[in-house]
Amino acid sequence: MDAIRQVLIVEDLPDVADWLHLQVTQLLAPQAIDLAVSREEGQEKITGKDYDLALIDLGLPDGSGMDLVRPFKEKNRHSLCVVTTIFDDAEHLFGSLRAGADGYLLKDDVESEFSQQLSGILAGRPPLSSSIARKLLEQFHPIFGEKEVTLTRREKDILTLIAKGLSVKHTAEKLGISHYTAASYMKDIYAKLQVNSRAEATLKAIHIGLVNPT
Amino acid sequence: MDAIRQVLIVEDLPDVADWLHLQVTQLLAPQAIDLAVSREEGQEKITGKDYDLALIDLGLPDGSGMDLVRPFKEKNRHSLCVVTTIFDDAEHLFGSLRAGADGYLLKDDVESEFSQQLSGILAGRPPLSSSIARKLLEQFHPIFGEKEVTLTRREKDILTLIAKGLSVKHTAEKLGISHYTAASYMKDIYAKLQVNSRAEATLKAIHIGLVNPT
DNA sequence: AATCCAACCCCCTTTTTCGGGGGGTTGATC
DNA sequence: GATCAACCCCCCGAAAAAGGGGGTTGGATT
Repeated sequence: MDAIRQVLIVEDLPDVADWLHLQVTQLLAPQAIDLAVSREEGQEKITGKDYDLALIDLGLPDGSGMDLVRPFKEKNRHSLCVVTTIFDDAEHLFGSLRAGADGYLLKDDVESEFSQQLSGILAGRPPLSSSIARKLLEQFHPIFGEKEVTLTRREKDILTLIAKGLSVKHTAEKLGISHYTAASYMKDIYAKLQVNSRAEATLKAIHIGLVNPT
Repeated sequence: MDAIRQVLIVEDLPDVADWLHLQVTQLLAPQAIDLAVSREEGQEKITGKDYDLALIDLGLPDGSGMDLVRPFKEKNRHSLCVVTTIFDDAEHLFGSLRAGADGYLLKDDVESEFSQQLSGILAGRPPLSSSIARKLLEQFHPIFGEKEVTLTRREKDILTLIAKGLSVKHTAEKLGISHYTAASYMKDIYAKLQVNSRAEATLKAIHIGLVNPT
């Protein structure tokens, strides 16, 4: 990671802003720290100047800081955009990540934890609060109650292609089998996965890890 | 996090096993550490005894340690299963996570990094190497090249339900509109998303964040 | 030897979807 | 008061999917 020179903090509460300012100064020693106290001011600062790091609060008086993440990353692809918030729920987290956030820190972490994560930036470590990292991992974990579905090699082949959007006919052609056969496999797959639409089958395929939604 | 009492290390290379043993002893001070040098021995140990923590190598002589993750977690739901490997690729990572891994450490990290992550377990922090955490985040990041697709509120409503597996008719009923209308929206959605199957539309819906593949 | 399973193939009917058309109403912005 | 986006409704025909049915073969297990 390059040195952090220009930092933007978007935070409406003065006390918290001060505290963040202090943390950043102590841990990252940047050349300058700008402060924005609203979504709109944040947008202006982002447009007007390039930053190496942004700390963005989500609960702003005139909207969500989430809306700033994408513009920031679009303008400064290789800078870091870290969400600093008290929202510990999946919606805010994954919304921010989908917008392009490079880190997610909870402001009600103990200070040592927060500091450690923030300073880890210099070593190229994405800043993530413990509970956030756990949520991230959980996203991939299997549901253990579920009886494991075992598809045969061929069934997986078919489902993989179907989930990617191919028709049964094209799938059959690609695998060099009759479309009757492919359709037959689809029946088995539907039965095994307990679904009755391509959409559901696709969800399952992703869940099993046959295709990635990228 | 409770104290770590019983630890299992699955690692075929004696040198590495020794090193891991040392790390665990120093950082977590457990009551006992068991060692398995193969997939099969790992399976036996898992079956025979309960552990609070498992460190599992992936590249074992008689198979992949990945196959041990799920059995371990199934037996000991609240213990931690950490993959320790040199494989820094998405396939091994996400495969392990889908199996239920609670952490993923690269053995070729610098020792201080490895130690820090390992000891973080006591504080309830999931052990993740930097590059692994980045991969995790990247999984959710948008593709910035892509022109942002803007679906209308109604289009999102329809797509959300369709992606969950509902038919057009059911979707229409649920939203209290004619099935003609719903079908009409679907056409617009297909055009906007540049897809031509439910499967693809579902992938996009996940990508956009309308539904989660859980 | 019997049985199981995966993998493969074929046929049929009904329903749904896909991709074209054609309309129309609101409500905000200009 | 025109224009636009969002919303809503209708119809058609070709294609595909859903969900039944019926099989053969070869390898592994028992």
